[in-house]
Amino acid sequence: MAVKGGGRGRPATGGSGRRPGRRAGEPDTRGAIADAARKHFADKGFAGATLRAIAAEAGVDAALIVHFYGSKRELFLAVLELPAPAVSRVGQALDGPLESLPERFGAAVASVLSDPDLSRRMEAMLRTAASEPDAAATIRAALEEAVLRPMTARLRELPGVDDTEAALRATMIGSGVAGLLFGRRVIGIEPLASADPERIARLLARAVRAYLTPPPA
Amino acid sequence: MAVKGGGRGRPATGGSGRRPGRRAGEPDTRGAIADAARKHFADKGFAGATLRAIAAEAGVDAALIVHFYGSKRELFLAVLELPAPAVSRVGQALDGPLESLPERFGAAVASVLSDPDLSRRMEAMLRTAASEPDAAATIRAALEEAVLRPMTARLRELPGVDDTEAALRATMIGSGVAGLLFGRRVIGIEPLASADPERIARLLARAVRAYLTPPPA
DNA sequence: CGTTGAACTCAACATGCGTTGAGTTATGCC
DNA sequence: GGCATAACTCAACGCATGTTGAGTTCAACG
Repeated sequence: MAVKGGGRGRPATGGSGRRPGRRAGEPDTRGAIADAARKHFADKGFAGATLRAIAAEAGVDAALIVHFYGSKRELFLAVLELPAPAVSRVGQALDGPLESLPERFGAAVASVLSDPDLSRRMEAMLRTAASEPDAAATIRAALEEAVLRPMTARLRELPGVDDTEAALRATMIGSGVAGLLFGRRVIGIEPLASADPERIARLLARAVRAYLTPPPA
Repeated sequence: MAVKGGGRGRPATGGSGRRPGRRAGEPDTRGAIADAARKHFADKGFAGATLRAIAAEAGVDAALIVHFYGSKRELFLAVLELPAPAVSRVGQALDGPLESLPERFGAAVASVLSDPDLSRRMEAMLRTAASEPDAAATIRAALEEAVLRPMTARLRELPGVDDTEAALRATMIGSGVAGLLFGRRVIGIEPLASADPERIARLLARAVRAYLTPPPA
């Protein structure tokens, strides 16, 4: 029989820990908590997710999460971020000759869609943003800095396109990508949901090209 | 002092009721509950909304909601629907000559964006869909029937565009509109959030036109 | 006027929540 | 070995939630 009171049931696996109290050999607990938290917040929203469920999935007690993060809200904020690789990949596609920008942009988006982890986390942010203004603000800031601002700059190169027109076009393109993710992963609309990313990329490039044309006189 | 027990504090305003127990003159209570419910579910998700808060906003007791709808979940399902005028307006824009379809489509979307009530309810559905699969399914079904199917049919008229290509393009356009709403109302990204709907319509028409071109050989 | 039935409120319930505080186990350092 | 420290669990708290049942008011109908 287990004695009354604390401790963990699992025997320590030995090996060399790095900090006092830190168990060794096991995948790090904080990371497991963060992963579980992202998943639950995305699936059910901030209010719908429970510390107990997150803790269970991470294989710990709910009190440990509070011990680490302070509160449910602080856990939420700590876990809240757009996956940097996705954002930078798309942002970098803006560099290079303007005439092939649509294809590079489409390819970058396709590469995110093809990456299960990246697209899962982008989906999580979209879902979370829908019910949590903090998440919406995070997306807004990251997108503005890494994608929309440079894209606006590139669109300014077009004749007859002023600042506001360029910025509006950039947000149209950006929201189109958001809609793509939303339709594919949240609504799950066919054939978009199971279409080959390369094929989506080709179509997306067409739409982007439409925004690269100077306005009619 | 109020006597112990039920009844309503507000004196009946007279007038002619239609059913027993039905108060007269006042805006109908069920509608007020439904409105409040839609708002709260959209703002905070299913789990985040509370019957008490909805009831307070509708000016009734939480128990009355259960009396009317049976349970929180049934209230949610009862209140869940895409605003028909928005969907049909966009769907009808598909009729007419193919060459001016992009402009009609853009104008229809703009008219929804310009209508505060319609766009508020579309936004509510998007937000709700993000955390509730039932809402996502509702959107999917309504969109498929009223917009995507007819749009696929129109795209089939293009030379070299088969069924699957037409359906994929249709969902790309549809998800673009969803992204537009999401970016404008949920993320609140500027200048998209405060741009003139007419101007958005003109840009959207360009993108739609890009999907009306036959694929390159 | 008396009965009926629906609209509606109130108080209470059980449940599950986030959070707390005390206690246990393991590690690194002296 | 002993001390400090961090990871971690357990039991319990107060609180808000969805739901229930009993009770009240009021319009309509005979």
